[in-house]
Amino acid sequence: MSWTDDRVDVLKKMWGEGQSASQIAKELGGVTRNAVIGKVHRLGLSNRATSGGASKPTTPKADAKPKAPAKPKEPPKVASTEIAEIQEPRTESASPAPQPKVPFARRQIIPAGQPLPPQPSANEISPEALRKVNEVEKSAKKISLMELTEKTCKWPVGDPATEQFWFCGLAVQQGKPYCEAHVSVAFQPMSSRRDRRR
DNA sequence: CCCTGATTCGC
DNA sequence: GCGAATCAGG
Repeated sequence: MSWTDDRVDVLKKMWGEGQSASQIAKELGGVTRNAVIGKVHRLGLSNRATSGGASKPTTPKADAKPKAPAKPKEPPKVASTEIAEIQEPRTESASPAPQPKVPFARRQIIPAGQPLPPQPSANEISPEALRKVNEVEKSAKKISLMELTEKTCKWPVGDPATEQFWFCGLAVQQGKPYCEAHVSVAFQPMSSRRDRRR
């Protein structure tokens, strides 16, 4: 299949929405995720807010692999314009407000009567994630302990001393013991941004 | 082993 | 331009 205009449109749209290459490929049909990624690159729309997948800070390996001869690369072009990325205010400890180098004004004066800006609490779970969990727990499979497998979310719900106790049981995220929603509340402390220069 | 995107390179 | 093969990482 070829990259017709509307197929490219779909690609652009989905990629912009943060869909993975494989999802896009699946949607389009007739192409592999490699094809999608290749096209994405050719179109020049590369970086975006990625969640799941890859990231390669490219560790230059000294050892040459016989199979993959490294091709001498040209000086990296300077990506001058960073695309402003919208980001959820996760649990990132906010860096202190930049202190102006004014010798005397030691503290910032906050105008009286003005509502204070929301202070990100260090141990807060994003409302997004919580909302997701609530949704999930309604549609959870509610499996029992014995039904747990390596592919079922092991997030417990309810009081084990009660009959109203079950495990989420949805499909786990790779490697993790929980489904996506529960992973996002279980593992909060994560640096959210990784440099993606190659 | 599942997945992610990035890169290379023959076509 | 295309995308499979490969790479590198979560």
